[in-house]
Amino acid sequence: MPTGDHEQPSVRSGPPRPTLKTIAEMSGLAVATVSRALADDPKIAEATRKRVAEIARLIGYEPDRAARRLRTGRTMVINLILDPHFEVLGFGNALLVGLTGALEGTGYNLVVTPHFTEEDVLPPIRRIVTNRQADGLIFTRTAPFDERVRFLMEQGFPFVCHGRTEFTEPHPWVDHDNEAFAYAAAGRLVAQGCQRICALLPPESLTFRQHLRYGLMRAVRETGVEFHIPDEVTLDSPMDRIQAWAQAIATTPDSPDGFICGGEASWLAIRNGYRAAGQGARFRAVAKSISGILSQIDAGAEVIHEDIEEAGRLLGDHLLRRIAEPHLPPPQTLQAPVIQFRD
Amino acid sequence: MPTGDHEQPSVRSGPPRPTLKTIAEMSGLAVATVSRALADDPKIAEATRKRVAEIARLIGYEPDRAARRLRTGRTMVINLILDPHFEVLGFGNALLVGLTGALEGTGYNLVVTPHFTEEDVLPPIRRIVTNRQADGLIFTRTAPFDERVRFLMEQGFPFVCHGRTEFTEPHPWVDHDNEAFAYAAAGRLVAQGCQRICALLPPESLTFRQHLRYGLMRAVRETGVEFHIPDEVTLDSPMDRIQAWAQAIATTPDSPDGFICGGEASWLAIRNGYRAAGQGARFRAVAKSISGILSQIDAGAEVIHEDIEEAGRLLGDHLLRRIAEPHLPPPQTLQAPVIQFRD
DNA sequence: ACCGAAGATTAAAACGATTCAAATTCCGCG
DNA sequence: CGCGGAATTTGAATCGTTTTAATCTTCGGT
Repeated sequence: MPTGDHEQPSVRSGPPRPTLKTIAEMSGLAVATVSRALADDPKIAEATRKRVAEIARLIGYEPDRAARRLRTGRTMVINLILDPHFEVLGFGNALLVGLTGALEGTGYNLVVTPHFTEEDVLPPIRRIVTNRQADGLIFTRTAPFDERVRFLMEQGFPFVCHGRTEFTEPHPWVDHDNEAFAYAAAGRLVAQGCQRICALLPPESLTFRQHLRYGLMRAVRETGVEFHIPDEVTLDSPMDRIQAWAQAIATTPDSPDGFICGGEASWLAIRNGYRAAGQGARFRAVAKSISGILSQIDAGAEVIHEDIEEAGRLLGDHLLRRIAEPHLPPPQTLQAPVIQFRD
Repeated sequence: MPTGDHEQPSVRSGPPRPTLKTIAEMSGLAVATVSRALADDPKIAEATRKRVAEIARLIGYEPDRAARRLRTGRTMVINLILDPHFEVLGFGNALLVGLTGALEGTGYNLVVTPHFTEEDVLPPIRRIVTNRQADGLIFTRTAPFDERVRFLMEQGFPFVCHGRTEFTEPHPWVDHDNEAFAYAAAGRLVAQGCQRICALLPPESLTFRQHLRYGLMRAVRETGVEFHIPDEVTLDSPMDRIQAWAQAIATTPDSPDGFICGGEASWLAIRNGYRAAGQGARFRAVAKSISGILSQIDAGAEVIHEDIEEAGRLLGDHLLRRIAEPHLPPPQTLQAPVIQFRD
């Protein structure tokens, strides 16, 4: 009991955080005035605004988010819902980078809610909306009649999704032009002499399966090439299942001689399957590239790039615009594939 | 102007969110009583507590986070700072999965703050601490005398970092036993007949560079094998630079015949460099595996696995414990490498 | 019947910001 | 000299919760 330093209820103490009251006392103004001055309210004299701003800067004042939120109902939070399981390699990261860029300097915070699609997709969103946990929502893996979109439109809650729906009512989205991707991929394979093209697509539950299919079908119509769409496996299947399937199919009489891979993992799995079947040399494919790793794995890999970082930026921009001006028509952007064939 | 439904200032309306007041009115109790009842305060009669809980459940009451936070100062937020640029493939995702698991059902929310290490690492942390944006902090890429650690210890702010420091004062951390990793990797290479081992390490600024080096040196002492640690490239170098370096080194007289790769990307880059130099057959390496992709790329790849998902879980657990019981000695965990050599 | 002590409930004051309505100051002009 | 109104500033209420310090009941004991 020498130096009685037992007076620390919470460890962290230090000087108390400056509040409006602090500034009010320092400047001799009322709290209300300070508040308006910082908001650059023209009803406050120019000189006062300057003085207040100066003091605020000096003592490093930052408004308390909780207080502001309680009063105004605005959270200054954008919520991104991500599925760390299903998202392809690097997808989440790239999206984060883009989004961060878009939100930079806007005062908006990014909250990432991981959610595993195996579980119901609606509850976490319902929680965020009814509990006012965020001012806007971003999610991926959109379905043709996505219940999240329906719910959020009903609630009038700002959101942007990655991927389109088939609802008639327009809503904000950012999507990759998967129709163009599949068309270009198929065209490339045909040009290389492929006779029978196999496309590995996402499950029925995702809208972009149809887009890919349309693109493929357009190429099929124009070139008359044979095609196949397996229903044993999808882009969401675990890699070992895809590989096993590919291995099995590789030696059948009508085995495909060209693949359209909707993702990098599936390219790898199919390649491995063909190799395991001793048909490695016959493996030919065009894949959608996200992280760019395929070209590292196999310098000869043919890929079409989807710019996810840009998608993140667009999602952020669209959402901010949506929050600021809800009455405007919903912003929608279709991203063109970046074709990177070696010629 | 038939049905005058022009009374919707904000688009979103619906029934007002239930608050303590709602329950108070329904039950005829005072707000204070309801608050205590929900907190299971023994000063409130058992019967009352039951009744209040029932009503709350019925109307789906959820306490307002902002209000609670304003009053108590607790944010119920854990902040994870991630660098989406430098983090190796799948690292961020795996960490998220683990962390989410640890936080599940605790009432804590996870906020991910992306931060690019090119910029100063301290400001975002300072903001979070002084602005009380979170109750606890998790970050990665720890330095020997990490300024973030120093700052957070000074402030008495709860945190756990991924990686250790060289400070004498103990603090919470979770780390992979990189010494053991490097030792095992070197041993494996020597057993396979390698004469000159090259280890690609992280930059000086990261603590685990030393750990890896120690492991390597221990193996060197025990076996007498030659070794080399390049200083032109590190694990953080862009892949093409690593590849160019590897290509150059591949044909020198004393070129290494075995590599220890601290990450998956570097394995790939060095492999490509050797291939480009026409020395593909001479490439032999043991790599640290995170996502497990290397075994997919090359079935023969030798890897030692680091379980990042588990690391995320541990980080979460440790942080929660740290927040709840700051007086206990700081929780620290060293994760053992998972050796997966084919025998 | 009254005292006092539990036992149960509640009024009221925070937390820090915004905002409506009201008050104050300042001018120019009749 | 005083009045009207514009220009500024401010008091007070509010958001939903927690918590301190009462207040109100009840009841056993004498």
